[in-house]
Amino acid sequence: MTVLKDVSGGVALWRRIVDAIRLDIIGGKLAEGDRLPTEAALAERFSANRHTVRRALAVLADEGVVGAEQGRGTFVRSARRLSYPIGKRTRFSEGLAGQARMLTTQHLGDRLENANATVAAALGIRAGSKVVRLDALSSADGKPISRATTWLAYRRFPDVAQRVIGGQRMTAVFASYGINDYSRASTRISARHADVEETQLLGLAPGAILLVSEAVDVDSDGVPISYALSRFPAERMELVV
Amino acid sequence: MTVLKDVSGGVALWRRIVDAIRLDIIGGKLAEGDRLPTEAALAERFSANRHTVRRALAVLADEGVVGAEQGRGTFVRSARRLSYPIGKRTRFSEGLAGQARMLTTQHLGDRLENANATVAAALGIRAGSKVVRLDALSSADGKPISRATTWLAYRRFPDVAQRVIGGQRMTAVFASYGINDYSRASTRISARHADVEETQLLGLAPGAILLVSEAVDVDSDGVPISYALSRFPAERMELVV
DNA sequence: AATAGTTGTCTATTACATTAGACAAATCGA
DNA sequence: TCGATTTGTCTAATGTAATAGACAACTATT
Repeated sequence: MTVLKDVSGGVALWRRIVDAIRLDIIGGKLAEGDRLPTEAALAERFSANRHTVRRALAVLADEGVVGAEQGRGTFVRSARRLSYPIGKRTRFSEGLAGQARMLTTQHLGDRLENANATVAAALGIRAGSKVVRLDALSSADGKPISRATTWLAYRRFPDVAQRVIGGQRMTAVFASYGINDYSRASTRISARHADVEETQLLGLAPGAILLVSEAVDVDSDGVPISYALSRFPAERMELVV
Repeated sequence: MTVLKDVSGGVALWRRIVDAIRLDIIGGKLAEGDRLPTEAALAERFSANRHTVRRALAVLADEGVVGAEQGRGTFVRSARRLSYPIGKRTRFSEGLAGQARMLTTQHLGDRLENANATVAAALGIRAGSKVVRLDALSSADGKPISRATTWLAYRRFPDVAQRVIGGQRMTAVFASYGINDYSRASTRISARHADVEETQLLGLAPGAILLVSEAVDVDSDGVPISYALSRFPAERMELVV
């Protein structure tokens, strides 16, 4: 069991306690139904005041991760984190099938943009070329699990936005352009704090950590067809290569 | 350009400004040598006071990311983040070759443990079996870039600790056990805040974000040979699949 | 029924984060 | 050289984080 404290670094102690306890739960040190150490014991472990621990527990209770029962103790309610597989043939919905009952993807908007240097390099086109940008939010069992922005070359996929709004999966949309197979060329993974927009859309506590993946898909000739920037809440998701 | 603010979520505003500006720099919106917006402009962008922005800039200056010059402005000093490739044939030192002048790995310690459920499952052995645990810290050009813990079955690699202390790379150590080829079976990636020990070892500001990778390597027969838990500072590293 | 152990609530105090304003010091161009 | 722009420093006020202690409410065991 790790001990925190020392200096804050701009992250409040109650917040670090939240992260530490959630890590114990997700990491399997505490199983569903287990009783947590008493507030007094946790306060000692984290060299914090009992009130500070209570604030952390209140956050976890709010998230549904733990539940307190007066006189008895505080118990682990739900311990699961989804795994998102990444590989040559990554398909969003297939990968999560079986891990959640209901998977939904909500179209947030689309627009025509001029490719910036990053997007242009990923898609192998000139900077400034027209690209279609799609914004989407995916949820599993009602809880948001990813906020994705996808760019595609306008020249090749001029009306991709309409087809996506039609409710089709990307696999089907690509097929409608005659692309019956595609694969993952590269995935870059980083991590950072969520900003306010992401916090709201993903239903996170401000200051939550995101796993950020930048993925390029290519058709069977190796030509890039899409560049996707996906943001996953680190507390609900992990990526498996 | 993203705007932050709203509620804190336990992460101080100056800290979120640090993360946001660093992201702009690493993400290429600001190149090395570029002048940042003035403190007044940044204060407006983040809906913060100039003093709060100054605190954030002081942290970035301390990290060597930016430098302020009275009367002139604040400039980007160093913008690079290392990329760590992950794939079937992941080799630590090869992957980073060319990105840093000097790569060192420091052995922090080793001990005999009884495998817990996680380690046992990864190595395909019984929980409670004896395993050798190795702790190491890797640095590029003097800056720590990963803190790794590796477990190997004691039965198969009884004196692996001595051989590692001898200064050999894992590739050579495995070869000394007759394993001339091995590959990566799976990699799980998550993210969280650093705890105090990690903060100190990796030379990070408290509250820094870590990319956590759990990797299982297998020999040519597909038998697991090692389970490695590596922690990378998200501000200095990204993972590329 | 009594008691020990646990969570729930209240008040008070101290340290840190943030805002606010004013002015000094350095740089650059007109 | 002047004036506008920018970073550096100081003082002060306010709100949130964290500590501290006391006691109520509830649970389980003896």
